[in-house]
Order: sequence, then C-alpha cells, then structure tokens
Amino acid sequence: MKFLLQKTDIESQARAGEIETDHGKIETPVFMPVGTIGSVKGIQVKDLEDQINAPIILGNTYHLYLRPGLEVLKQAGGLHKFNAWERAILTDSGGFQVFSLSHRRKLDEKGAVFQSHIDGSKHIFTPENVVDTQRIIGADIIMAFDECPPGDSPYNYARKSTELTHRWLIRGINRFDNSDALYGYSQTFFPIVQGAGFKDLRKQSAEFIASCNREGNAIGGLAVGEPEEVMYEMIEIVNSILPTHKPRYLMGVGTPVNILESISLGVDMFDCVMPTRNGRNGMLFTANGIINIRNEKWKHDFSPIDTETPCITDSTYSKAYLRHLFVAGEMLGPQLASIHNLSFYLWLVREARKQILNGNFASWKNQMVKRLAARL
RNA sequence: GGGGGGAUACCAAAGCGGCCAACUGGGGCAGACUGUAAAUCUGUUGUCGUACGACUUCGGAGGUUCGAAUCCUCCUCCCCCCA
Repeated sequence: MKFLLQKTDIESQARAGEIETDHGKIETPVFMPVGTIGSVKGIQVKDLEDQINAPIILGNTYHLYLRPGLEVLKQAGGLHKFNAWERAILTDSGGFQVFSLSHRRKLDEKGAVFQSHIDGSKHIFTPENVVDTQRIIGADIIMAFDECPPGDSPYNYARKSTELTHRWLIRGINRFDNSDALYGYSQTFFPIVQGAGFKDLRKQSAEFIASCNREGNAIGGLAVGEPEEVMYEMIEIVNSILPTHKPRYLMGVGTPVNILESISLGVDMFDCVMPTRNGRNGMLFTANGIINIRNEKWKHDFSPIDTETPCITDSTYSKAYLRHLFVAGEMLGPQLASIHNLSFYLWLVREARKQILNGNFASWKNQMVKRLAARL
C-alpha cells in the first residue's frame, strides 16, 4: 500500500490524498461502505461500482469467521473472489464486537472468548489468530485486534484497556510481519488508537501507535456513547500526533456532519453503518438535511429525494414513490434508500476532496454543516 | 316457515356486573439507529389538557342496579343450519 498526500488545507487540517492498493486507487477523504458479512446489505456489487462508485468496502472478521467460515473463504480464494468485489477491502478485526457483543464474550490477556450470537458455540479470538483470519479473508487492509471500551468508561478501566490493546498490538504486528499474504496481492496492517474520552490516554496511545510505524493508522473507540465534543477533542489530540504522511482512519464514524468535521481535523478514511442501516429504516441523508421517508408529508411529493446526489434512486424515483415502497414494506424501498444514502456519502467526501484541492474547504464545510443539520 | 349465532374504537378481535377509555393483532402517526446480533426496535393511536384530570363511548331505544360493554325488554341489521 502507498499513500500520497496531495494537499493539506491552509485553514484546517483537512487533507486530500491517494491510497494505492493492489485492488485499485482510493482517493481520500473516503467513505467506505460497511459490508459486515461480505455484503453491503441490500446492494449488488454492480451498484456499488456504477452508482455509488465506492473504491473500498469493509468486511468483518468476527462475522465472516462464523459465516461462511474460513474453509469456504479459503476455498473461494478469498473474499474478493467470493463476493465478486474487485476493488479494495478493509476488514475490521472483531474489536468492535468486543464492544457490541460484550455480554457474550470474556476478555483476558490472551484474547477474547466469544459465544457465537448464531449458535452459542465458543470461539477464541487472539491478536494472532485474528491476523491469520484476515489473511484468509484476504482484505487489502487488515485491522489490529483491539478492545473498544464504552464511551463512558471510567479512567482506570480505560487506562487498563488501552494498555491491553497496546500489548495485543505488539502481538498482532509480530504475527503479521511473520506471515504472508495468501492470494498473490499485498496486505497492510493498521493499528488502532484507543484511550476512551481521556486526553492523556489518547495522547499516549497515539504516540504508541505512531511509534509502531505502520503504513496507516486508525482511531477507534469513538462514537460509542461519549458526547460529540469529546469525540472531536480526542480526534484533534490524536491527529496532532499521528504522522501526516500516512492515512488516518476514524473507525465507525459517522453522521455527514461528523465526517466533515473530522475531515477538517485531518481524518482521511471513514466507515459507518448509518447510510445502510438507517437507510433500510427509512432515513435518507441529503445535502439539505435528513428525511424520514415514511412520514406522511412526502405522500404527495413527486420530486426527487435530492438533486445533488448522482445515483439511480435520485434520477429515477420520487419521494412519494419511495414512501410508498417503505409504507408497503417492499424490499425495493430499503435497497433504493441504501443506494441513495451511500451515493450521498460518497458524493459528500468527493465534494470535500474537491474543495480541499480548490483551497476552499473551510468555508464550504461551514456552509454544508448548516445545510446538513436540517430535518426535512 | 322453523332453529341457532352475532353486532365492541380505522379494521379484526378479547372482555360478559365494579380493577374498562376498554386485552391483543393489524393499520395509522411519530421517534431511535455511528468499526451491523438490526430490511430492526420504541412510543403513540376517543375528545380536551404538558400533566393531575375532565368529558363522551361498546348497533338503537327503554329498563334493572349504588354501579352496565357486560343483566332484562323491544327494535334494526348481519350470518349459519333445516325446510
């Protein structure tokens, strides 16, 4: 993987760059659609390519390990072959499931024992075997196994957790550096900054992660219950420490406003389930604010959802029709909404990139944040 | 012609003397969702009021009772069975 930093904004920390992988180039800032179990829910690969034009999507180690399982993935020749996605893939390590499935896992120094949410069977995840699994999945970018503590974690817990994540990181790096990619293209390994909502922990963690000298770095443990101001504060501290010539990935974030503010703070890569999950539940993101497409007020509105988002949903269908599909429980509704939302997210980050390259990012961002805040 | 069963809120359907403004489902309306246990979950749905509460409801009209969606009488309408 290579990262080229093309331009840094004068008035903010925003950057435009380009990541090169063996599965294509990724212009940054970028938003990566989440495809947890090897599928961006409800969306075909061809629409991800042609409509949404995503250069990279996510997969999840925990979920893919449980289903379809390593045998199938290995036999398929990796996830790219399995799901027919020929562009880049990043896999989360299962660190988020340490948080989201905390009630069915036990942590110790060695790793995490999960009780499968599918059949209750027990599975051990360690910093080492999570690297092995991601080798088998064949993601272009693989993530360190971390503990993502809740946003309201007390200091002592956050400190211990961060230290554990650091020890796990050493082990993960060691396994990564002593193993090989399986399918003839290269993989890279991103470590993850933790530290919950505490400045000193974030600072220590960022310094530690920077010292590991990997090709890119991630910021985890945010947007997990802490106030937004705290999140921004943590990003600012961490980004003042992480190297500028490497991509910075803010994991799991977020709303369109979160993304613009974080770009402004120097983040290059994002992922979030919001455009797909909320889209399936009838929430549409537009340049002029949020729409709940199920609302009665759209019943007779035959205009497009958004005139700025370039995709089939917007160019073909009206709000009234989308509302009808949702109200009637037609599966096409969630699918079209997901296409729209992802197209909008990708449009937004491409637009941000354009503005950074133009040297007009800061004022554009301030204007966009105001528009995005509306509820239509 | 004879016999039987029904009518409850937008729909379906419980309730069969007080704990009933009325279970439950659907529908309607609204909300939530941030490295996906989610095409899921929550609230609300007689009227007025933020609320305590007040007022009008269980086909219609009368009646019994301290008290009726629930019991009685008559009326209207619907369904089923036998001729």
